[in-house]
Amino acid sequence: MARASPLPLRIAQEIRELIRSGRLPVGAHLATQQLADRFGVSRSPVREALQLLADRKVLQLRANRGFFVRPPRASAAGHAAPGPDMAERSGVYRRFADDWLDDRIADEVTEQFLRARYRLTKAQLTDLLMRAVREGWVERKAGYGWRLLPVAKTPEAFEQIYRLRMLIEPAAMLEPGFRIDRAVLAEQRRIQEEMLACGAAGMAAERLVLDGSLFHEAMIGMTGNPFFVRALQQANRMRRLLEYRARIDRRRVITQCTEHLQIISLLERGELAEASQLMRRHLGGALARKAPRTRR
Amino acid sequence: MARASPLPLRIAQEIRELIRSGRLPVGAHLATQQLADRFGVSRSPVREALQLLADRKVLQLRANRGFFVRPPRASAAGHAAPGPDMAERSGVYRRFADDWLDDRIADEVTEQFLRARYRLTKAQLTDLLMRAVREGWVERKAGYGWRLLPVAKTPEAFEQIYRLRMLIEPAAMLEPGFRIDRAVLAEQRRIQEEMLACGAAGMAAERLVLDGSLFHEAMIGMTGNPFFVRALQQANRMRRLLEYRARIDRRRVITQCTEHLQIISLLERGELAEASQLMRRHLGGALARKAPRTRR
DNA sequence: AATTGCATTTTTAGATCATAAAAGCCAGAA
DNA sequence: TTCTGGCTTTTATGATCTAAAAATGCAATT
Repeated sequence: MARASPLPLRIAQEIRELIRSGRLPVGAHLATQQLADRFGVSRSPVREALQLLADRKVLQLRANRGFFVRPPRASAAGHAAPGPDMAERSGVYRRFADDWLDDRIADEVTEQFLRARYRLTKAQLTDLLMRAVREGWVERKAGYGWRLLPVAKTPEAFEQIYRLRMLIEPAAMLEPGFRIDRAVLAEQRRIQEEMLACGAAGMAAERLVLDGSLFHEAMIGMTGNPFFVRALQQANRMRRLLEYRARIDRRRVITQCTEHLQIISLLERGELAEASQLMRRHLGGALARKAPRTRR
Repeated sequence: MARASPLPLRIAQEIRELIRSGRLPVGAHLATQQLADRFGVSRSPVREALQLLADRKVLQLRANRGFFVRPPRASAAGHAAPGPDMAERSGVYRRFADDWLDDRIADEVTEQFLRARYRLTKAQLTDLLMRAVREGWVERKAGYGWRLLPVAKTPEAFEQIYRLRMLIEPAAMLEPGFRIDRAVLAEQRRIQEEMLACGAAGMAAERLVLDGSLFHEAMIGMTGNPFFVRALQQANRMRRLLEYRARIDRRRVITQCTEHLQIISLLERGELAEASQLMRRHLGGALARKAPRTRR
């Protein structure tokens, strides 16, 4: 298999996910332009991604007609492509954040230091810093160098994030602009039920945490107030960095999914006040279980 | 006067502000290392800044003894250095944001386009994009190019920001971690009184809006919860972009300062619940006056 | 009429080198 | 001792070129 560039690889991974989740059934025709629009890119990288999947026998290529979904092979599971979780796990960003949280790097660093440590080109470094700046734990110094902020290094960080969430999330549901979106609710129900069905067993820890975040962001998204959403996303991204490092309590995941489903049900019935209350209790419960075992 | 690099210029500006506000009295000795520490840079740019101010006769240079604050000259006011407000006003970032808010640029742009339009080098462009990404209205596309998000382009943006503020700010004062910091209160009182004293007349609109933002951020800062602060800062930065474009109602500023001072008084007396309520009313009042004249 | 498959154009990444700027060091003055 | 003032080292920027990757246009195919 030829060394592929990152964008086609990412797209290939996403297409696989679409197939796995059944949103692209066996035999479906994958139109290049359609997929390109969906991912917000041009046809070139999509074509490469499709070619890649054809090489791996996930798709079938018919000359002049395009690519079609093949029936899944048992062996395909064994292939175990890196996947997005894996990518995130081993990514430079994760290592950088971990190094900082574990005090392996100083609180002021030069670009050269980072480039050398993580073997990065200038553009890659810019990407890394841009992301960390967006997430709020890195800022540029006045002269040379970057400052790493200790926001998430304190033992209280977890609690502080939850206090913000407990304020915003229940309130969001009571905002006048809150509009129930049944499509979103159905999608989230599907995800939560799937997670519950496999008992959180076969799933990567990253996936569990991420899906949880996405559930909450989807709920807040229905306020139609992008500033609420941003505030939450920001806190959540930071929380994920912390959460990945903690051991996931898989029994807790069951409770969590159940509560998520209850919230969905309440919203579907339009009982906003009840949903808001349950959301507050849900977050309070999570906080109570996590606060005791403070990390670091 | 020699063409100076930006960092020394910025530092010179800040030192001027320190002198103007009386925090550096006439005759004071400016130790390079001390100032360097204060601004988080090395002595090199500080030295240049001091040299610059000595050239402009703001400071006196005594050989081998360093720089000293001179008595202010009436003529100095006429000099009218650009100042930070002016810098912000005419800055590329402002132009970029304005162009986007006024629909002068498309919602997807390439780096080349931006470099050509604003005459930027690669590093300057990176800075510009980094800032806009941090503020939350620009994001990278999957392939080439950047996407500009319409968060602040809708007529509701103002109201949405205020709804978030009305949720967070009063709640922050009731958080268990909220600790009154008398030094901060005194500083804010000084600023607000100064603003009130000159009747908001001689001050740049930018300054008025910025000081208002800083007051609110200082209040929230006392929660000790950096995630509250970040959520607010983010919303405020976006708000400033919108606010600068609107005509400032200078009578409104008087009311605002008065209310700010009342909040400070309540906090100084430890009446948190009252302060929190007043804060909510204060924000509600501001929203009520602004919402009617929706822009765009 | 839509879509593929390929060719062409545009855009960005990476590498290198010269230069500017900031950081850091140290002797000597106060 | 502390601090300045000059000096050296380190770090980042800007310009340029080449290669890689993505976007786009178009004839051929279904």
